[in-house]
Order: sequence, then structure tokens, then C-alpha cells
Amino acid sequence: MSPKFVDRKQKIKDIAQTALCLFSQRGYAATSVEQIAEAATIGKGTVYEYFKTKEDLLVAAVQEWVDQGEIQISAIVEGIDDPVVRLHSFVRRNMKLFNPENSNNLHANRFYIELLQQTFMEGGAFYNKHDLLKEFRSKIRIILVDILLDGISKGIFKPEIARDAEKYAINLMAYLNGIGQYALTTKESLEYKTLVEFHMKNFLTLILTDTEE
Amino acid sequence: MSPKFVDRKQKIKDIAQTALCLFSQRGYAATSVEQIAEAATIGKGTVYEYFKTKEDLLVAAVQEWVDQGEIQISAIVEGIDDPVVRLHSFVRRNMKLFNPENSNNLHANRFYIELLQQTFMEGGAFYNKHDLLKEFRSKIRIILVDILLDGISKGIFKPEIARDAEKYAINLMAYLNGIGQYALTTKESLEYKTLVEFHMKNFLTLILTDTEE
Amino acid sequence: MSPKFVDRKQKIKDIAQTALCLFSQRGYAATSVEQIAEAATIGKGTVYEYFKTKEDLLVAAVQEWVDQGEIQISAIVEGIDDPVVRLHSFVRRNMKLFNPENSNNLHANRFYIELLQQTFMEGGAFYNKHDLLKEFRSKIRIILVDILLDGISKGIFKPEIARDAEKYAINLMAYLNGIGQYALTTKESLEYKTLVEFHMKNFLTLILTDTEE
Amino acid sequence: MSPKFVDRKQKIKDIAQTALCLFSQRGYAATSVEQIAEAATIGKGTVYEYFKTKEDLLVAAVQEWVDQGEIQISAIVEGIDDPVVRLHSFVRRNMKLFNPENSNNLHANRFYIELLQQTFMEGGAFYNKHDLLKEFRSKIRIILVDILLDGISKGIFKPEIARDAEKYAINLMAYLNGIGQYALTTKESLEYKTLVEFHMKNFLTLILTDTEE
DNA sequence: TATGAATGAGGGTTCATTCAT
DNA sequence: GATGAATGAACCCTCATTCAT
Repeated sequence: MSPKFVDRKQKIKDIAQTALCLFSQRGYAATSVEQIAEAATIGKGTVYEYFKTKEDLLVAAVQEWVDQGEIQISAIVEGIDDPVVRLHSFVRRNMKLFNPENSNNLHANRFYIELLQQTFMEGGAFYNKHDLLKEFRSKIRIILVDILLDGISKGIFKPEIARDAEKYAINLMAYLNGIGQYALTTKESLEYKTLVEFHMKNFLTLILTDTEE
Repeated sequence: MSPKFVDRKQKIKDIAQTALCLFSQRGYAATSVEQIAEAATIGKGTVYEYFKTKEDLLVAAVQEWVDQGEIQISAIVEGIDDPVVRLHSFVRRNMKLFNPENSNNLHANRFYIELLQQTFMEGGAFYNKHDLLKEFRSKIRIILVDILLDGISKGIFKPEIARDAEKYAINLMAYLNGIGQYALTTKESLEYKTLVEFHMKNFLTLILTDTEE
Repeated sequence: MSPKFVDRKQKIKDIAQTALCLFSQRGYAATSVEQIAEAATIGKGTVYEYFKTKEDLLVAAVQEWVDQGEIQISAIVEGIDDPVVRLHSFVRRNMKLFNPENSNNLHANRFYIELLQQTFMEGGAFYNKHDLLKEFRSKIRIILVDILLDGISKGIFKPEIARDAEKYAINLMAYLNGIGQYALTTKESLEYKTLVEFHMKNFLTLILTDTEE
Repeated sequence: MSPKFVDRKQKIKDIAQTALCLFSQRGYAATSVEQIAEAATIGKGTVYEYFKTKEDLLVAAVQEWVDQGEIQISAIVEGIDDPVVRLHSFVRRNMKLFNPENSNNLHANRFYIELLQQTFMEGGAFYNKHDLLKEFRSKIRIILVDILLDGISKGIFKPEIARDAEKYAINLMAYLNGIGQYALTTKESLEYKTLVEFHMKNFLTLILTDTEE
């Protein structure tokens, strides 16, 4: 009549987070359900009370990963007025996420690689299900385009970039992804920062309105 | 004098190529040694005559992958004089490699993801062995820097970019990597081409000497 | 005075009936306690309030099965005077029970098979406990023998079969069991009925007193 | 070039026989693949070199069971001229097979019960695949009908039973099955023999031509 | 050298049972 | 009493690797 109360939603989230962490560290295939159970300090069988299969765990981990990413983006870009500052804020978030010095955030980056694997490798959990990635990217792209258009309306960015705003956004995202993976190979974050800042300087050169004296 | 020796080398190469192909398709973990043996039309035990472990197979596959990549780059950039054309040639090679319409070349791109996995995931075959990636990138970077410096010396690229040539090169590579992964999610190569060309146009805007009439 | 007590007995019966139903459908091994709990619309833990182990559930299900079988036999044979009619009535009950067209009654037959399993297979719940089967058969045999002896005393059955009455009874039961299992493999009940009627005609030929004109 | 020679066909047969033995003893569900491997003195993994799944093992065991049954029937009925003797021979084979004193032959009988389970229980390996049983019965029925028709043609059995030969055959088989299962519950084979002989005496009474002096 | 038979460690999953509420 | 969350033993199956031929 009054069984043990358990917040299933929370427990699911807890386990998913643990799974996300381990999947990020060792990869999906190399992580056993038992390891996840141990890390979550529960029994192996308990995992299956909350997830039907290991693959479901991966799906939940992805959700967790997406959620965490979005929270940070929304939080970081919000409440800023200056488009340039917003842009830098956005980029800095990316840098924080991919900063090799921040071991915690290594996870997010490594999990992205795992996600690519699962999406593009035959037999992967999300094989050819590109929607997941597309949706994720779409959300970020919208934020970026927003910043650009806002900057244009404020007269800070060149008006002629409006029709190419999407291209600018996608390319910027692509670059940030690429340089993030590049940065994984170096322990020195200085180089990473320098490179991104260099890219942003050039990027701004292209889109800022010419301010002559 | 040593006819078997040549045969052996070739066989190793054959098996490695087969392994590369399968690893690219299904990923390292999901590919069994037996599958590789079958695909190479040899016995399962024979694989172990040429490779001590499955991991060794991966190492050899990586070597194969690197070799194939380099051959294409060297071949494509060589014998061209105009730095702009060389640049475009270099980029086009990347586009061909990552072109989602060219299913054959999907492999190279997917294998790169596998390589990232094996390098950054704990327990991966190349865990923390960044040298492999670094070396690979280094070779390409050198080619890119060469093109830039050549362009400067020919008065086609701005002389002031000389000291930032490395940064330009790395950032361009990062972008090409990132957009390549982005392109994997779309079947339309048109978008991919358009985006890269857009990026290149902007890139050239930054580095071309101002040519006023 | 003890209202809970009655409730408890009824609940045990309810659960046992549910278990009987599921065991008959899927078999003992393939039926999980959780499935039984669900089908009985109670909690999984509640089952263990009424039964110590899953095996106890099987024992109770057997009891339920025996009870149901007996009720039908007693009910059907009672109140009939003509021994031949009683015999036919008895057989018809068997036919109803094993009639493949009556899907509900499939259960009883299938559960009998399960019972054989549990009795003859090493490690079965009733391994080598033949008493259960013997007792069940004994009860039916007594009814059959009764009918035969009654028929003899009424001058309808040959008096010389009296000393073989038990053998006739056992053999008839064996046949009915065998043909019932045979019938399980056919959707056509016509064949089944025809066969049983044919057997009964022959059987009666043997035991009926010769009635000359 | 000359790998270890193994008679795969024979090995498959060996493992299947071991499986048949264990399935007969403990039942399919209660027998683990590891137990079969141990009994066959091979490694657990080796079983899977010869059988894709545990269910395949069951299928092979069934085949083994069918083969063994048939061999005995054919062998025992062949070369006998007198239809009555052939009939008795056939029945005796059944008696031997089901004789509770012959522990070896217990197997065959118990496995038949397992087979019924797998055929009639939802989720069983042969659920609703009645063909297996039908075919098996069909073969035996044909032999029985042959004996009857032969007896008729020899003037030993009544000619009028010809059109009911099939019914007689099926009913006899059903009885033998039923009494066989009945016999499983008793250690005394005497009773079993007596019952069968009694049945056969009655059976012959029905079908033998009336031989008046 | 080439092979494939053999193996056992290890992984995903199920489920009877316990127990805190 | 009633519940369902928790558990771990035990299952089926895979696969890298070894080895006899």
C-alpha cells in the first residue's frame, strides 16, 4: 500500500549521467553495463529496472548530453546585449567545453565523437539516424544566426551578410568543432585559445561594419 | 633471393587494407577478426601469422589510411604553380574525400572518427598517443604552409600573413575537418560544396593582396 | 471473527488460478512470477505473501487443476442411471476437455503435459513424486470401475469382465489421454470425435452382453 | 593447407546425442548449454561452432530422437511374415521403449513429453509447428496400417476392417502412448506388460477372423 | 605456411527472491 | 498486508586467441 518511494525520473537521470560519463571515458562498446552499475553504486540487475537494453542507456546518455549542452548555451548567451560580446560568449562556451585543461569537459567532446561513431558506423545505435545530430546542430545554428541578425539590425555587422547568415553560422560551427577535436591532442590550452581567437578576429573582420575614422 | 619476403609484405598490406575497409564500415569493436579473414579470403588463423593481435591490425590499418591520404595529397598539389589553384586543389581533394555522394570515400572520413575514438577513449588502442594524429596533421600543415608562403613570395598573398601562416593553416584544416563531419549528415553534396566555397572565398579575401585597378 | 482468514484463502485460490492459466499457456519455466502478479492484478511482492516460492505456486496450480477436473467429472457422471449413457457422458467430458476447438480447454490438456514434465524430469518440482498423478488417476479410475460394475450388476455389461474391470478402466483412460494429445495437433475436432466414437463402439462390443433377438 | 581434420557431421551427431540425453533427463529449459558441453567433454564455446543457438540444438536432438525411433521400428518389424507376430513385435518395441525398468529408454519417453511441451506451449521452440509430430506419427501409422492390410490379405484379419484400418492404427498408437505415460509412474513393469497384453488380446478379438472349428 | 577447430573469459539480459516502506 | 525497488546468480552467446595438423 505504501511501497518504498523512489523518484524514478531522478534515478533514470542519475544512471544516465553515470552512463554518459563512462561512455565518454571509455566509449560505448568498451563500457559494460556492470561497470555503469558499479559506478552508480547499484546492482547490475537494477539498471535493467530502468532501461530495457544497453542501447536505451546510450539513448538516455545522449539526451543527457544534449540537455547539458543546451543549458549551457542558453544560459551563457542570454542577457547579453552587445552582439560581439554574445558571439565571444558563445565561442568561449565552446572553448570551455572543449578546453583540454578542463578534464570534466573532456567528456562532452569525447562523447560527441562516440555519437559520430554510432551514427555513421554500420550497426551503430543511431546508424543513419542523422536527425539527432541535425536537430542538435539546428538549435545551435539558430542561436548563432540570431546573434548575427541582431548584430546587423544594430548596425554592428554588415547588412550584406544577412542572406549568408546561415552559411556563416554553419561554417563557424564546423570550425569550432574541428578545432575542438584538434585541441584534444594538445595539453596546452594556450595554443587552442590563440587559434580560436585568431579565427574570431578574422571572422569579425569579415562581418563587422567598416568603421572609418 | 627472398621471394617469400616480398609476398609476405604484400599479404600484410592486403590484410591491412581489408581491415581498414571493415573498420571504416563497422568500427573496430564491431568488426571481428573472422570477418576480416573472410573478407581477405584467408583463414582466421592465418591473420595471426601476420599480426600478433587485433590491435596490431588496427595499427596497420591506420598506417594504410595515412599512406592513402598522403598519396592523394602529394599527387594533387604537385605540379601546380598558381598558389590559389594549389589551395583550391588541396581543398577539392578534401571535398572529394569527404563528399557524402562518394560512398567509397566515406570510409576515410569514418575511419578518422574511429581514430579519434581510439586516441581519446581510455583503453583505446592509441589512448593518449597523440603523436599519430599530430604527425598526420603536421604533414598536411606543412603542405598548406608551403602553399601560403609560396603565395606570399609570389606576391599573391599578403606578406603580413607570413608570421600567422601556421595559424591560418591549422584553422583551415580544422574547418575542413569540421565541415566534413557536418557533411556526413547530409546526402546533398551541393550544400557541402557551397559551404566550403563560401569559406574559401572569405579566406581568400583575408589573405589575397588587395588588387586595385 | 476472522474475516481476513477467508479473504486470504480466496486470494490464494485466485492467484493459483491465474498461475494455472499462465502455466498452461506458456509452461512453468517460461512464466515469470511477475507475469502472474500482473495477470492477478497484484504486486510482485504480494505473491510472496501467499506463496513461499514459485514452486509452491505450481503446487497450488496443480491442486486447482485437480479440483477443476474432479468437479467436472463428478458433476457430469452423477444422476445418470444407464451405465452406457454414463460411460458416454464420461468420455464426452474428456472430449470436451481435449477438444482442440475449445481453446479454453486446451489449458487443461497442456497443463497435464507440464505436470508430466515436472514429475519425470530430474529437478522437476514433482520429480519422482508419482503420488500426485497416481491419486488423480485413481479417482478417475474408481469412477470408471464403478460404472462398469454398475453395468454388470444391471445386466448390461458382461459379468465376466468384472475381474478385469480395473484393466479396462486403466486402458480406457490411457487411450483417452493418448488420443487427447493426438488431437492437440489437429484443428479439426471432427477427426478426434470420430476416432473416440470408433474406439467406444469397439469397446462396447467387447463388454456389452450379447443381445440376441 | 592441412588443418586439423574433424568429422563435422559426426561431431554434430555426437553433441546432438548428448543434448538429447540431457534434454530427456532434465528438460530443455533446465539444461544449460554449458552442461551439454561438459557432458560432451568439450568447451562451452565449441558447442556454438556446431550449433547457432540452443534452439538449434533442440532441433538436432529431435532429429536424433526421430532417427533412433525409426531405426528400431523398421528393424523390428522387418523380416517377419505373420501379421500377428509383426503386430506383437511392434507393440513389444513400444513396450521396450517405454518400459520403466529400462532406464535408458526412459529417455525416449521423457523426450516425447518435452516435445509436446515445445509444440503446444506458447513460446515453445516448435509452437504450433505440428508437422514435426504429424510426420513422426504418420510414419508409424503407415507401418501399422501395412500390418493390418497385410493381415487382411492373408485372411488372418477380418476383411471388413480394411476401411477402418487407419482408425484402428491411430487409436492403437494413441493407446500405446497413453499407457506408456501411465507406466512412467510405476516402477513395476509387470503391470504395464499385463495391461498392454490385455489390450492387445481385446484388440485382436476385434480384428481376427472368426475361426470356428 | 595455412588452417579452422577449440576454448573460456566476458558481456548483455532475465528473474526468483528479499526487503524497506 | 501490499508493494515494487533492488539484487546477483545464472543464463545464452560472442570472439580474440591458441594450437594441432
